[in-house]
Amino acid sequence: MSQEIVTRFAPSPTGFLHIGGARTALFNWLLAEKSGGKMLLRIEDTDRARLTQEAVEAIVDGLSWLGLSWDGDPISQFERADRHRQVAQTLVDTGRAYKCYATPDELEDMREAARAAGKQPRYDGRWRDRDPSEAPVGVDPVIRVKSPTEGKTVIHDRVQGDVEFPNEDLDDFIILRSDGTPTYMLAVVVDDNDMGVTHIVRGDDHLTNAARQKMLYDALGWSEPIWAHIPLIHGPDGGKLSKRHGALGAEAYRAMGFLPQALRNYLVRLGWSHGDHEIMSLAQMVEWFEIDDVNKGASRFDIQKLEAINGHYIRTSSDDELIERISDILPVLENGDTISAALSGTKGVWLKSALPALKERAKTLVQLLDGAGFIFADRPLPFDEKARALVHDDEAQTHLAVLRQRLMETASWDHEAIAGVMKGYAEETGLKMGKIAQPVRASLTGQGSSPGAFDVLLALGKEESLARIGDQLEL
RNA sequence: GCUCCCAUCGUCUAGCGGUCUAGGACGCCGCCCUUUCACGGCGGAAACACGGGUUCGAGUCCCGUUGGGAGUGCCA
Repeated sequence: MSQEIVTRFAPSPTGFLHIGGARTALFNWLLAEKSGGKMLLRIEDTDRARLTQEAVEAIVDGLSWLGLSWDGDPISQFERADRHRQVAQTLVDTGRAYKCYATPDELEDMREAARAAGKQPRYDGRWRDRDPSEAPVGVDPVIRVKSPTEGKTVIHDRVQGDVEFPNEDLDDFIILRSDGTPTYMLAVVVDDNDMGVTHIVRGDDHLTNAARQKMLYDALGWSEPIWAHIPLIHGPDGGKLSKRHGALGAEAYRAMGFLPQALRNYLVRLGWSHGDHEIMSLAQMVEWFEIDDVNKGASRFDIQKLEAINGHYIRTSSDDELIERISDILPVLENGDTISAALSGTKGVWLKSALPALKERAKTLVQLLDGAGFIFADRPLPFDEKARALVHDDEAQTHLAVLRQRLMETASWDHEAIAGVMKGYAEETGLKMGKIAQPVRASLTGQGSSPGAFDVLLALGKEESLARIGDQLEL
């Protein structure tokens, strides 16, 4: 009868689900999912009553988009303040915490002094053993924990291994602010305990916090959870993830045309792997994932690899799913309205028939839509330079005229018939297929680089195809 | 400054003392396929940060150096 695994994802409501958070959530989800346990969602809004509904929504939407579900309603840490206060009081009552009346200025001086002495900046414990009767009047105290002054605290971490911290560097940190609100350090411990969290999987920027939190667990007589501090994701330059790349929210990646399964697949391979498997389904991730296998080193965000994986998923997605995903992001795209309107009519049919050819050459849905520009553009088509050169050439004009005439006469409009016409003409003239197919393709799309002529001819249908070729004939 | 963590191709990684003249993927280069662009196929360049140990034997274990990163708040 093993205990059920309970993990939690506890983001602060910053307004979006950034890439690092998304991976943390994914790992938490995977760990819970694979054991049949649950993942809880808690919003760390201790300090920010200004927490906005939109911020929570952005997180919830991001997780949902990525296909990561959680159990129960999101829990607001802020709303549990009473319980946090109560626990803080218990700590004071049992002598494991005390009131401190030190002023901000005093604190600043302490830090200065410590730094000057080459020591870890820390509170000196000046109110630790003082009698409450010495308290200055009119000053609201904070509550600090009494942490051990000697020995060391060791965290047995599933990813980082055993990590030791000298207790003398862990000072009596604040658990309740002078205004009576709990600090993060207290709130996490109380909430994780109350929520029955068994495994804490979070970024390794919290590793030092784990030591402080363990002290709280000890002081409270609670058993500590299993820790797993996963490495952070860095920017391409090895530094902090900047706005330019990964610090964007999940919704930004969605708007850029990334598929959720692609982002998921990319993220899971950052810091974790299963042999040489690059592409894996959700089911495989669940089956293969082991928190102990997570690497300790940070990894860099590489958008090119993300794009490569996304391209793979676009290619292997069904046309229907692609249409659905495209519709999903249309509202947030610049020309989305136009495309959206066009989609319901003939152009929607064209898009669908051209999809097999289109998806071979797109790394993102946005690129796919760009490539499909010839479908949505009104005639006469806007031509790019390369297409213009291909079509507006005496020789090409001659071929186009003949080809158009012959295509017009073909009874059936299928691949075989079209190919027959083109190949027949190529043989007659002794020209290479490319020489005659390229102008056709260009006249149909207005693009120098686009799907092959057959594909486009088929996708647009006979009438539209002939009209487009006609538009380009300088007769 | 102090505490802690990390270190294999440019990037993500495999490697858990001998099978490593270090494997895969992205990117890059070349060739093939081809109707352009892609897709696909084939091939190539490309790494164990450095220095000491331990060991018969080290990418794999230990120490140091260097280089990254995190923490050091009445933020989370």
